[in-house]
Amino acid sequence: MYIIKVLIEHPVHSLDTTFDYLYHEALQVGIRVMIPFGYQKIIGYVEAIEETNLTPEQLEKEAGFHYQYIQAVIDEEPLLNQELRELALKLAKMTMSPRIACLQAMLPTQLKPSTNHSVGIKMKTVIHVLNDGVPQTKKQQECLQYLKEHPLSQIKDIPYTKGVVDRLLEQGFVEYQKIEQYRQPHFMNNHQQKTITLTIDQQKVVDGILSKKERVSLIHGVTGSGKTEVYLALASVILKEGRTVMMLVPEISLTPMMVEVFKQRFHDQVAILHSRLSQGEKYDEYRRIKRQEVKIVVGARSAIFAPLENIGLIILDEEHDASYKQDSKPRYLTSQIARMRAKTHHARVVLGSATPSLESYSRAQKGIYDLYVLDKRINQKPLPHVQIIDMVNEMKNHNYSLFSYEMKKRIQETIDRGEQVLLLLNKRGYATYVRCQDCGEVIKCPHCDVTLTYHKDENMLKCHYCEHQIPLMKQCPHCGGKHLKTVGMGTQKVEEDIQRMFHHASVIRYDVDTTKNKDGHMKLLEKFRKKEANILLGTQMIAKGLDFEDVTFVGVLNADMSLNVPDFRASERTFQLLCQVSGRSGRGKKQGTVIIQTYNPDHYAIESAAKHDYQSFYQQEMIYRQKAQYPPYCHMVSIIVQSKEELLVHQSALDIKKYLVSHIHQGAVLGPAKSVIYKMQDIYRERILIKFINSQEIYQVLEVVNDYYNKKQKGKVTVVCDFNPYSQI
DNA sequence: GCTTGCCATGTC
DNA sequence: ACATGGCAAGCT
Repeated sequence: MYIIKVLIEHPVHSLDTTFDYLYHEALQVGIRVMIPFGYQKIIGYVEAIEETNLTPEQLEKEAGFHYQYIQAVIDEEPLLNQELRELALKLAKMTMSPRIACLQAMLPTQLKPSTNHSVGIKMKTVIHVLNDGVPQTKKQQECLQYLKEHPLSQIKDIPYTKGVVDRLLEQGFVEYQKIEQYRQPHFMNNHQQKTITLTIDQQKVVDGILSKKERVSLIHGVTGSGKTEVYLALASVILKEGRTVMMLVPEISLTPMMVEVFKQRFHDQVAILHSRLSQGEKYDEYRRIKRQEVKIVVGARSAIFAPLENIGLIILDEEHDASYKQDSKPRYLTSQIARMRAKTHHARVVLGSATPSLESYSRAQKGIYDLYVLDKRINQKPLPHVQIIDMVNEMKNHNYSLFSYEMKKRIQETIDRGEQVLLLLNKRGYATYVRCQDCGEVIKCPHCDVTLTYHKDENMLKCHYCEHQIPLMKQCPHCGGKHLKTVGMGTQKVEEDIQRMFHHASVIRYDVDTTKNKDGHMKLLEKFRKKEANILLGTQMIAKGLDFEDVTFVGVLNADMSLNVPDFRASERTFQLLCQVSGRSGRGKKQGTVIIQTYNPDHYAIESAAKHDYQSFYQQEMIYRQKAQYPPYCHMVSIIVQSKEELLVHQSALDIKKYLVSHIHQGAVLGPAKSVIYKMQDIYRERILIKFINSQEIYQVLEVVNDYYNKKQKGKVTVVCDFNPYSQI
């Protein structure tokens, strides 16, 4: 007899222990099993096994609980090899997440130990009618009649209450029966050379990286300097050595080029993993990797866990991008995982960016990483000329519109030349909301601490943080006044304004709303590429990866929006965004220009971006980071205290702060402060921030807090620890 | 008798 | 996480 130690599929701290089941033969660690768990039948993950000579009765006496048996074995082979299993455990410790959450994060949906999607076996409890007698009450008779007409109904589907059914059970008219439900997944698949010659600069980078082993290299290359060719060249060499390559990108749907390029170069040796694949496709790609049928994996964040063997190279393109941080459990930073995997595989890591994160660049400065620079565009074109427009001046000249005079002029000129325009509306805080002219009340979401956004096409008010939506009311819900006014400027409104303001303008709006349906991105971009429109108006989404020959003018309508955010990375984000979007101008044969509108024309993030001067930005930002003690001068962890009960959140946050202050002897403990969005989906949140140097002490202390709130005193208050936080939610 | 809603409990 | 069982309050 074997005792199988199983992790339960539910990713909560209170269940982050193994549960013991019995099985007649030994099972392999790392396979999934079906198990009874209380009133549920769920999937578990085998973490360990022990052989025993004792009988079940003896075991139960010793343990003090009743053992259940494993009902079915799902996998023949372990899902994850030893490297990834060990990595999962480390990840759980690092991010303070339940182990099962880490395993789930590593696997494609189909293979996740969770009943929702995997094998598709579901148990349901149904009611079975036993005999034909007549119950005492009328309700009971009706209920029995219903059950006869609807055999094997589930309890929740019966239009009679528990009380009635219970009486019938007591009297022996019916009994419970458990049956299984099955479901089937679906599959799909489809697939389809070019030699590259490198410039001298590119070749130098390739040679440099290959001359050293097991190093982390940072390539600082301006937009259009040809980082992709360097990646391809490196990948070919590594493949020739008989090793494999991992190519990570921020978001595949926004950077389809990288996928195409790798497919063209390496054909069916490439597996693609990204969020827009169907579950079946993802599963298929995963199996190809696992069977070692591919040598290269191209994918977003979670592809870092791909079961590649013998990895020789891990590349993170656009390494500064915030999407490399996962903002749900386990809250990991991809570059950190990349370094860990590279270490076990003795592989190289290559980070590439036009605007490296301060963390990476400072490491390169210190010599922890090797730095390589590509400062010329391959088409020999200079970077576009960037002009800053001071919007305060515009106001002094009585121009209160969103467009400065210069911006208007340039847009019209560009259209008239038959070329195309890209307009960036930094949307954050720029949505259209509704205010009562009589009492000043702003219409807010009843579940979240944010204003509702007005969507004109549907005449609805929608919350962007939960599902809540209501039709626009006629009267103010606060004072009953009838003078409600929409305020602010969303992409929808700007789109209308543009159509009116410019001659021969045709606009494509590119934001979350217009691209959410399947292939929305592609369709709109294709339209723009075919020049069916001459202005592409969008949010941050347009800053990435777009490559249109005829775009010669890029306008940033409000550069400040991302600057005025209470986040220490605000300047860095703004700089990156402006550099990125500027790089979209003049990618073809014609010279491009850029206009940035701002209320802070002297801010170094904006000035440096306009001059394409990373060094200058880096120097000034590092001074700020040092003064204010932010990364890379320290580490940070954000502790989010949350509950449906407002008072409890505050009291617990104070308690935690007190505990932290008395147990931590370094850095600083800040807060608690209300979260930027204090209430979200009826849950209140407060944040405590710790800045620290030595992580060992921090982990020890936080584990106590985590255990107390998430394991022992379960329920009312939960605590989330977010190391290297990238968002202020 | 029956319904409805809320909360505490245990899961090998 | 989730189903369950118990309990109180209100309705018929």
